[in-house]
Amino acid sequence: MTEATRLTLTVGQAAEQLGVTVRTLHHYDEVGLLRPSERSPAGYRLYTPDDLTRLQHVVVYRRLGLTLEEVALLLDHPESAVDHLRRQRAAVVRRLDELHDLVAAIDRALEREMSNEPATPEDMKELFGEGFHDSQAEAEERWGDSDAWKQSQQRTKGYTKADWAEVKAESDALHKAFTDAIDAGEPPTSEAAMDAAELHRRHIHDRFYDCPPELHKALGDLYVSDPRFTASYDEIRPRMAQYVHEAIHANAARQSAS
Amino acid sequence: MTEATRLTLTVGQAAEQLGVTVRTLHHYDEVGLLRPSERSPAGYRLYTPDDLTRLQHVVVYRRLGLTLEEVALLLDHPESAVDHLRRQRAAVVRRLDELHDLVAAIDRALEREMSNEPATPEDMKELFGEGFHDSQAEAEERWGDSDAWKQSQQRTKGYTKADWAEVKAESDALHKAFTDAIDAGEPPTSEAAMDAAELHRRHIHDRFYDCPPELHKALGDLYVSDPRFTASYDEIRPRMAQYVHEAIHANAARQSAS
DNA sequence: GCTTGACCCTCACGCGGCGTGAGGCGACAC
DNA sequence: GTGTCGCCTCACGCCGCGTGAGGGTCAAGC
Repeated sequence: MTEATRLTLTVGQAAEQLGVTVRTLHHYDEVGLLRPSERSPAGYRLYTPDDLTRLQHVVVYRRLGLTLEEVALLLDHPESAVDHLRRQRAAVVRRLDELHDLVAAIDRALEREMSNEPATPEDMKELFGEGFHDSQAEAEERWGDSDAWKQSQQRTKGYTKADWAEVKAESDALHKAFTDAIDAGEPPTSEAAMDAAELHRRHIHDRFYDCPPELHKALGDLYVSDPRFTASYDEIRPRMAQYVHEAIHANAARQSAS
Repeated sequence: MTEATRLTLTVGQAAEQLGVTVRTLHHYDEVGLLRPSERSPAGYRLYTPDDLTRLQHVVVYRRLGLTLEEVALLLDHPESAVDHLRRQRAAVVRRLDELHDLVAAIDRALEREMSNEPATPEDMKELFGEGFHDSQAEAEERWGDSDAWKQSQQRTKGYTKADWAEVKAESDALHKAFTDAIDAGEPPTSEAAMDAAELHRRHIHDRFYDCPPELHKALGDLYVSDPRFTASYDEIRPRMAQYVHEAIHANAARQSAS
């Protein structure tokens, strides 16, 4: 036996050294990611120091979240390593953001559960934010048999172009009321924000359907739960949907308190 | 069409509403997590509003990272929701921490790659601190910039086959010195064992790098701390690594005492 | 030399959470 | 009647291994 031969390790030893299981090494051998360069006469896998070095790289890249295929690519084309790492970094950061949101969502879910309010679909959507298409159908599902929906359909049916222009003017005005409050650094619970919310409620009430504070709150919920509404508000100012949502709730609380 | 009919959705509709695939709904049906309460005469799945509500919950909990089994538990025992959510929160936060470390690790890897130093095992270990007992790398880390390492590299580079044959012969001889001592029942502190250790030291010293007793002791430590060396010695005689280790220390003590 | 026990080997199935066809009905528009 | 959908039920595939089953190998101790 030469010096080099004496330095080879069996699967179990190699596995222990790098903190993986024997099965994992078998698997890497199977898929060709890391085949030991030697075998004993009895067929035992023998890992040379070079094999171990490669294994080390494999383990590291795996920890970085790469798939085995990606690891193989990297090890066989080391020149593309930077690219890969960059992409991987971006992916991990995205995942981080997702998890942040997740924690926030779980916190909200916890609050709700603890206050014993059974989770309603709206609440769920609040958690959820994304992936809710077709809020129209949802609205119809929720309010399809309500007066509000029918009223709105009834009324707007008869609107003229001039009417719609007025509606748009009002809408713009109340958006401005909100953005002014936002730009002034006012919190959504401020007078200014609540006043804007009240304008909003009356706008709905006058133009579309009877909108008591309770219904208004449900509408506000929709602004954060339905991406279409969220997007349209957030196009005006970042996070404006959330702001409007909170202002509406604050306003509703103020109304009921008075 | 009756009211009820109008309110039920087919798989495709239900899937679209909640942003999942038809296959997913089939799967939930298969595993019993969410079976539609109705079927059309033709066998079509029909999802009622209640089904949709349940589905909504499922989707939300899935986004929170729960397994389907956990989701089922939660939906069927809502009282344990808080517990589940707490545990889930903890898990997510742990994962968050891991990802933070990961990003840091990737950044370091990137720096290294960009400065064109190919990632070495030592760097890898720096990234991952834990579970890395590769003593080869350790040796290099410890002695990588030392004269010993460079010397060894320098000298062995120029060795011919004949030289290596000599090295092997010497190596075999000193192994024999050790095994003779072992087989004779001599303790590692015996003269015979210490002489073998001294032979070993001179072998290293003459063939690889200047090896004073202090360095020799460090090498001896490696023989018990590094499974690869341990294994290679223990292949010759059981517990020989430990034996050699102790003999080396005894010899070093003898040298300094004299 | 024989057993014991710790390794090693090769199959080969299992898991979670679906994706992705294949092959065949049902519903509705033209 | 004839498309073109969408629906149905199998049923296999994927990743990264875990987890046996059934059997060889190897050094230690009797």
